[in-house]
Amino acid sequence: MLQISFCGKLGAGLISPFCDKLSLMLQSKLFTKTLREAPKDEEALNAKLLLRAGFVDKLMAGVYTFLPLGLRVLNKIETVIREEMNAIGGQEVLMPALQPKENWEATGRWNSFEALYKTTSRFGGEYALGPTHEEIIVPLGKKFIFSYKDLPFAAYQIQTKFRDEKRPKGGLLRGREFKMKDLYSFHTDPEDLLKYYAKALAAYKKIFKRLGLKALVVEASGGTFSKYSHEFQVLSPGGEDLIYVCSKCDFAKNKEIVDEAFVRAAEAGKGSCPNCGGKVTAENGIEVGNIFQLNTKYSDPFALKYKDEKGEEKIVYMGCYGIGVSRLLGTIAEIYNDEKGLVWPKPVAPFAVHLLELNGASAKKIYAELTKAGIEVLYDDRKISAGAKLNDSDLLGIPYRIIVSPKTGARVEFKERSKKTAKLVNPKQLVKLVRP
RNA sequence: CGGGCCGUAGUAUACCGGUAGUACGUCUGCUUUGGGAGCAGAUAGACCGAGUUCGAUUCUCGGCGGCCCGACCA
Repeated sequence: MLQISFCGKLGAGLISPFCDKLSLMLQSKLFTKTLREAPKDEEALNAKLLLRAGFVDKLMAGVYTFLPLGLRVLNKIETVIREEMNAIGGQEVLMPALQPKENWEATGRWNSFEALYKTTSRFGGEYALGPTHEEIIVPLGKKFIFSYKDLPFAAYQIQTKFRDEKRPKGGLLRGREFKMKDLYSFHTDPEDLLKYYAKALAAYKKIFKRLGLKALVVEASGGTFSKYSHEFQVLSPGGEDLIYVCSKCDFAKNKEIVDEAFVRAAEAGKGSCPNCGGKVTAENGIEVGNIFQLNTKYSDPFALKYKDEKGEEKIVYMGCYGIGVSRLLGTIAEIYNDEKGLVWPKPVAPFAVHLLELNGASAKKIYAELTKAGIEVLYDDRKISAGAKLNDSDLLGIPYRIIVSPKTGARVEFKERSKKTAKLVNPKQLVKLVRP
């Protein structure tokens, strides 16, 4: 096990129990291990990096354990998502992953949802493992929605989903078990839904921007949902979707919904944008979010209705809004890296500072100082060679690195892509420098 | 789900129808320490099953598992 003492605030703002007293700070060893080489059967860049750096462990195809480092990043991603969902009135709930067959029969998806995991109780009951939660939230809504006075509202959760994918691939990008944020909104009419949909779309843009990602808003097919749907695509060679992107304006369209003539023109290098005439090229994209105007698709089968001002019974209009949380972890790893390892953007980095003591020096004082100031520090106090520590640190990709050696004192490095700037600082300046 | 490639210590690999070897890791000890240190010792491995064979990790078949391409992706 990689023996690194650590201490820091967890993503949700909780203090790690190891940090309550300074005397206990050095007691905990980080539960992970770095690998010099990536396992040979990994092809996806995000999987190679996250496995090598010890952020995740693979249990089986498409199913991963999040080790402390990976979980910290995941928690930070979730914090950003929660803040933005709360800001548009989303109320957090947690629905069951184990779901009765009846709910899925009501919408016809017990048989039509191919990737639905089905399981049987030893007493004969049949259940689904939730791949999405329309079948749960709509009946739930029936218990609370009676009048126009109860509308609109929106509820979301961040939860582990299960989909029996034919072929998991791309490391964390397509798994059989994954973490997802799903928000559901409820409205009296299509106009109100549309208004909220626009709000949610804006919130999504904010989320991806805060996570350091450039996400394109792409018109999407919506599959079996309504045609009113948008995807959020992050361009990356590791993505499995093909997106036609205009070089001039913000036009972007998924290959799934463009016609053949368009594809041929684009492939011949003669694609032109229907909006501005700019050149259109095909790019690989990772779908990190997808929003839908469901309208009455799910309120109909469950008869989710309300009484309007005149006492007339009306059907509820709905929207649903998904973000692949664990997929985002993979996406960020896929994009933010250099030849030596990961390079986390500050808002999602597992720690703010990687503190290394070299050549028998002690960084205990600096560690205590930073920790007291509330800065998240990963402290490498292993008694090993300098090169091994530096290489591990390059691989982990924590934004700031503080190196303490007997000769040079404390030196701060800031890792940004492949650029590195380093300076010597007075230990007392550290807190100021590192603090966001 | 169709097609392809592949399963040897924790990781990466070698050889072989007849005692499975190397590197890194890990553990012990000593010496080291600004870019994956040295010495000494130790630890740890043939996916499962059947068949062929005197003998199978090696060959054959089946299963299971992994990766890639395609299809699918609510």
